[in-house]
Amino acid sequence: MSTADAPPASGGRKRSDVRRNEQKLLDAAAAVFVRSGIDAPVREIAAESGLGMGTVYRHFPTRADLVVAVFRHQLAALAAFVDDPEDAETPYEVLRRWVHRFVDFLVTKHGLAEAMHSDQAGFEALHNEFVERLLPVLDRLLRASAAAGCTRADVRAYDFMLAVGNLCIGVETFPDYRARRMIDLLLDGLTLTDPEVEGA
Amino acid sequence: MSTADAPPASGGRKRSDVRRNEQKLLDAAAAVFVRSGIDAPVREIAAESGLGMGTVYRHFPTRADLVVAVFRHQLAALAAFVDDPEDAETPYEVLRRWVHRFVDFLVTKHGLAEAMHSDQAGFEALHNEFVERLLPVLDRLLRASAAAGCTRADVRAYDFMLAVGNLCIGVETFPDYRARRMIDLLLDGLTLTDPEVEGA
Amino acid sequence: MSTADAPPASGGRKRSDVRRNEQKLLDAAAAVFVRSGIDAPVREIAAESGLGMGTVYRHFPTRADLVVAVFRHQLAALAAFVDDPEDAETPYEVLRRWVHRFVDFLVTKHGLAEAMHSDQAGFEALHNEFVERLLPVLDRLLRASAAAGCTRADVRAYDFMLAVGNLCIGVETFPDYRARRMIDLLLDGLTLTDPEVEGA
Amino acid sequence: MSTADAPPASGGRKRSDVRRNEQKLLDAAAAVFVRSGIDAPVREIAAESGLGMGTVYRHFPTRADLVVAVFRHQLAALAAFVDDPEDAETPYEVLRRWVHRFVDFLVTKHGLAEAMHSDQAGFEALHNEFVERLLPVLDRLLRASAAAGCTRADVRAYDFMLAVGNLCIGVETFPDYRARRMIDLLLDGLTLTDPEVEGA
DNA sequence: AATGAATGAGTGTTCATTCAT
DNA sequence: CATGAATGAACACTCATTCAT
Repeated sequence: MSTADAPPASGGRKRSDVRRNEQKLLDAAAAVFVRSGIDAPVREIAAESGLGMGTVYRHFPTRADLVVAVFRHQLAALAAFVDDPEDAETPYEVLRRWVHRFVDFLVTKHGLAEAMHSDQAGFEALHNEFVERLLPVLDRLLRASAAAGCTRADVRAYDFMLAVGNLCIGVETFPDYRARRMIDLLLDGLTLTDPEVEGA
Repeated sequence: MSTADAPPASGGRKRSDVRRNEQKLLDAAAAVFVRSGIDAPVREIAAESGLGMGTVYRHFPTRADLVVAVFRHQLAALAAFVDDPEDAETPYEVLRRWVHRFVDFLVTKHGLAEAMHSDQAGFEALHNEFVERLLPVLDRLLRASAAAGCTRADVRAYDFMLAVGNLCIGVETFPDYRARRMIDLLLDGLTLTDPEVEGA
Repeated sequence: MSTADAPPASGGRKRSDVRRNEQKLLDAAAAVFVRSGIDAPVREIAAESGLGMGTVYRHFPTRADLVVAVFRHQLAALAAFVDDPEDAETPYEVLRRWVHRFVDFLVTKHGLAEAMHSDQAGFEALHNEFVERLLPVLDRLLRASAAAGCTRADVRAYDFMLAVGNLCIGVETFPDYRARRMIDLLLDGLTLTDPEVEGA
Repeated sequence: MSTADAPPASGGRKRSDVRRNEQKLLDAAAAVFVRSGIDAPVREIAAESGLGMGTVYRHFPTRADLVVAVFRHQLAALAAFVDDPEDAETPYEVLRRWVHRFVDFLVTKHGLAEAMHSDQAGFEALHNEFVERLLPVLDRLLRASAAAGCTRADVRAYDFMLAVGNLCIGVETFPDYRARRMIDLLLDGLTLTDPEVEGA
């Protein structure tokens, strides 16, 4: 058809434009999320991106879609991090390092931890993203540590992931709250290999 | 008439109505907070209470005032609970029991934990209420346990309180999340008397 | 308070109490009108008076009633002022003095001039009060001045009264506006005995 | 600006709609201001215009913005009017004509005079508009008349402008009030070249 | 495909007025 | 009579979402 002779193919061209716009939106959203939180008005994101509001909706029909997209590659990086473990560490130490890395991530992204636990309808997507990306990694780390006898085996990665995320909530709101210490406490609790604590 | 010397006169009667209404509001707010969260429209609370909106504002000019009031009793009860300790327990067990009681409280009141960590301006009041009421108790429990050699002494009650609160977030949103287990993990971490953790 | 020391006759007693309350309300309203303007919330007046809102409504069902009452005696004083004219003045000078006295009154009472011209429904009462009290006096002064050949005779007291009132509007709002000068201009215009100006 | 070089694009068409809507809003606001005064609910203006409330806010974030916009054209016309003086008139006659034109304007626009003197916060804008647009013209006219010996020179245009505006207040509210006569009186006062009035 | 103007439901807040005590 | 708590209409303002251009 006539679409064939158009030299640089409007299709290819457009696709690249579309991608560029998507990237603009992601960058803008990331900036706005940091500045105004995860609930910032759509308008603000559109303005930051230099694009129209309609474009935002075209690319990310739901706010959660945008949030997920914004953090997808950072989550991927986090998931990949462990793939490059350091020299001689116990599996527990690897786990600790990874968890603190996770905390770094959450604490840096203003409001992400809150968002991850938001009960706002439509944020399952974000939650799922965390589960899909991070859970396998954390599960592997926990199993390895348990297999090495460093930690107990009766802690589910899912609980642990949410717990770590939870403990990061309020870091900015309450400057006196030392989340990192509580994370360590949780990690310490993991090392009690004899869970007689559960009582019943 | 008797209005001069007899206080329980018409003034007193009116006061009782006012109190009843205040209670209605507290009950309604509690219900609405559970149903729609801490940020529920004032209108909804008024409707639930069967009273007018103006009445809500008269009694609780600020939303935070209402939130604080809603939970004040329960916080007081929680603070008092330890005053009636059981027979022969280690201080650590007393601590554990109290913490789980705290968790009971938070988990029951849908969204309270979230509210406690809200960064919404004006919710310092709620946070302060927790700090004022609960912190002294928790601090005492922690010290007693540490003094008895059951637990480490380098954990601040403030951090611990917020941590426990945080760990309760999402219990309803994510049914698979077992907050109680994570609380236990945190409590376990407390028993590691030799903190090989990094100092800072 | 007063219920304790005055035993006799509930009838006489009550009337005096009622009057005292009315006076309290008038004083309070006067203070509040100065502080917050003629449109101040009824509540504020009740609070200032130390009485209940219902009492305000009982005594002055309409806000205008209250406004009128507040200024009634001042209006009376203003009307009476000319009754005590000074020594040897031309009728025009008497008129001038009285007008400036009127201006003093209006300027002092924050917002009174505005209220006098308010198109708010229910403020005819205030307007009427001005008309009833002041118009006869001003009319007499104008006629005397005209009769003495000082000023023209074709100016109606009603127009003149409203004009003077109007010219006082904005004195506080716009500090640069020198109402007094404009009043003088108006008075000067009065002295042009040959009204060829009207043209047609 | 940019409309000059690339007007016919898609943006141009939209812009025309936007302009039409803005005009609708201006017309509606003008009508509503007449009907319900300058403080009419935004909703009423929106309804009158047939547009949504959001649109009102988009175009005129502040009520004062709207008020100013509503009268900007007419103020401009009024300012320009004198630029086309008639044949052989004394400067004083020119001044008179202009002032009556001003009065025409104020009297026609129900409530404008009131608005001009509103002490409502945020209405400096309207006042400023009057000052910026009209004051230079009136000042010129006054100076010319004074220079020609027709009128005194010690009257500030600012005072005079506010005075004229003030005198127009209440024209509709009090049908018996003949503002025009008082304006003439003021203008007459201007011709008294020997101000025996007290200096201050 | 992109734009951003338009929409209007939703929410907070105030205050005149009523009425049970 | 006095009280002041209760009421709810009224209004300002925001922002998610749609859709004509």
